[in-house]
Amino acid sequence: MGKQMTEMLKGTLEGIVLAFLTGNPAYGYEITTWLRSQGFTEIAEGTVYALLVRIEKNGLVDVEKRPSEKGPPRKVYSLNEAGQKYLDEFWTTWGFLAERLESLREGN
Amino acid sequence: MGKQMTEMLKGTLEGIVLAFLTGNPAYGYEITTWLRSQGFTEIAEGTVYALLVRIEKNGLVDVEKRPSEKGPPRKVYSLNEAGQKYLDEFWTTWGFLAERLESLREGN
DNA sequence: AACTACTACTCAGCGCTACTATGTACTGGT
DNA sequence: ACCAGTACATAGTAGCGCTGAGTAGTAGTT
Repeated sequence: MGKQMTEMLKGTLEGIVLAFLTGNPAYGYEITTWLRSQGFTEIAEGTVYALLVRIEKNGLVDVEKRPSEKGPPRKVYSLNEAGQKYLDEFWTTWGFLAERLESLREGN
Repeated sequence: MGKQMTEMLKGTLEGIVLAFLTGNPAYGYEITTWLRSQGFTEIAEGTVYALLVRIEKNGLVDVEKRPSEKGPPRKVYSLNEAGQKYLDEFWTTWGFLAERLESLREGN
């Protein structure tokens, strides 16, 4: 992964995953696959699982274990109320930053 | 500073400063003041100086020492060719990420 | 039965960046 | 003398994504 992208994902990857989870419960492997399909081809599996552990620990998601047809049981994550609130704050922060950067890109 | 903003600035603050430096040589204190005026009110002085040390070490800027009317001498940073190229890559990376996030915000 | 591939999750250790907290030093006003 | 403003520096900390490796279950092939 490019170094710039790695650094830029800090803080944003979490928001991306939470946004994906909105009204769309999913499990780790599924999320990784989806990220890759979105162009984040080099995101490491370990990164996603670590992120999921973190947001669970922070109480942003609810978890349910479900058997899988092929492979070990899945841990299905769904956004809860705290997660939704946190995601709202994420969009506010992102909005501010994106606005500043766009105005910079167009030469103030 | 909000935790989300702190994390999101990783990778982007560098780009913000380099963009500011485009055709506009500046010194640390000046950059800090400008950042605050742009709404980044809580960015620590130490953060900016550390960043400047880093981009100098990475050869992205040229430095010139100039006496100040009020206070210690200033270190004036200007973007060099390597810095311009690095900034171009930054905008590419940012563009990709911003596009993904905007499409997520509008519900895919 | 042994193999390969895909599915699915876990974890220790590392590198990088921003923050905290503090210190140094020069100028000018009271 | 004292304080505010200007200007730069740095050691230590926290947090996040990456690396690299491992564990396990299912299914198809040989």
